[in-house]
Amino acid sequence: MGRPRRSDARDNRERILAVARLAVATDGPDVPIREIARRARIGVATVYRHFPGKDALLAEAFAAQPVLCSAVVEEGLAQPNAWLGFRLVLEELVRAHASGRDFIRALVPRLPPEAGFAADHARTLRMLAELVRRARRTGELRADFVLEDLILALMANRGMRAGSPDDRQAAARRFAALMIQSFRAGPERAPLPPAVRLPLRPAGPERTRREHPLDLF
Amino acid sequence: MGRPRRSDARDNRERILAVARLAVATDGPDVPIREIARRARIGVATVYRHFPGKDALLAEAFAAQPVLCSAVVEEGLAQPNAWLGFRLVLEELVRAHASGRDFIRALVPRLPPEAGFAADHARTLRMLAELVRRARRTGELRADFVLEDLILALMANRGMRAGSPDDRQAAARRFAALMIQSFRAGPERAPLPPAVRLPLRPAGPERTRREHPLDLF
DNA sequence: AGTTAACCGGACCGCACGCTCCGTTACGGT
DNA sequence: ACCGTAACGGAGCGTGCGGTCCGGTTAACT
Repeated sequence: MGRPRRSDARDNRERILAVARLAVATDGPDVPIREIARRARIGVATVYRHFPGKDALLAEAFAAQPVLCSAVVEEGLAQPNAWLGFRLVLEELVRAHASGRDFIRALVPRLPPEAGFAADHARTLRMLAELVRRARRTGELRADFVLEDLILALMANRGMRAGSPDDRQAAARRFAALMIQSFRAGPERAPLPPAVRLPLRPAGPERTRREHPLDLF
Repeated sequence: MGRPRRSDARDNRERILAVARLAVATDGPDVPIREIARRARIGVATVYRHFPGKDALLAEAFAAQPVLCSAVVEEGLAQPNAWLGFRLVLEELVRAHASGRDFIRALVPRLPPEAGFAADHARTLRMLAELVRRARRTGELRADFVLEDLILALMANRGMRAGSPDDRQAAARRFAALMIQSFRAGPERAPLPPAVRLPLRPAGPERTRREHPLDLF
């Protein structure tokens, strides 16, 4: 599945990837291939000519994500101040996951074990564990913190939904700050990022309620 | 769609509801009706004889949920200590959502607006706002807390996944404690509930990785 | 401009799902 | 024990999905 030689084919390939990213971000990973094709103004067959299947398409569309995550963790580990590194990693991972994270949840389990994907995952996990160990040793990260708590935070972050991508970013930022508050050992209370605005009072009566149940129950 | 008069029919109806609750809790709201029928050892038609459709079935299977949530908030509001009430409400809502919350996310948006469902939701929301106001006034809830942050926590809680329901409950409990830590204004650091165990190191090589991506990326 | 093969798009297939039809079964009152 | 009928179960329908096939189209090279 090498890159196409004709210019229109290359254009199409790029457009498919871009549209796929956007579509998944807005409609979730269950968005039909037909819909992606329609938005890219091409036929379905063209999608399948460029990518073996939906899995492969999404995998390539979001290939930057794992690399980004690994890089974030590495960067945090390189920080001389371990607690600062920990905070940075949490903030950046949450930020990265806030857009285009769902896809891989639905994707990774049925991806071929090769491609060194799993290996990278395990390596990043080990780095994270080391970072946690260091941050805990500084005494700024609470002593009863475990690596699983970080995973917990990332899992929780996935639950976040919001209307616009901007709102989602804002929610993720505030959420990260809140989690850092609870992870911190000391009594410091840091100011929080701006509160998120959610449509608690629907603009149009009943309308918002139906499309955004607010997760109350 | 009144209750059936024959004993076997009543038994079946109960079994369908029980199986549906369990199936949704383990396999998510997308579990096929056929699968529910199979696990209940009955035919598909029997399900549709008792319930008009999938939406109605799930709505009735989880009808206790909204009532429970409302009750929890009322109870919290009745607490003389507003901060304690706030904590209780958060803990209990998270606990309630930990099992059988997804269903309504996928369900509520396409439920008939009648049945006073929306009204109950709005009322509970108002009570929550009042509780937040009181808790903030005591000074134990941080001053920059807003109602949206509570919704945020509930949304985040939905992201939680775990193998067994027990693990999920444990995760929810620890998560709630963490969120309370970040919401608290004072410098107190409370001990946390037990850490959750996640399969960071898979027992069978590669096995866990495929079924539980750990949300790292 | 002409040739060619790479490329395109829409009709099409198989499958899984929600839901229904209809012949069969068995509960419950007499 | 008998019978009427509520209840049952599985075959089958329509739909929407992922993925494929084939006849028309067009970019790129001479």
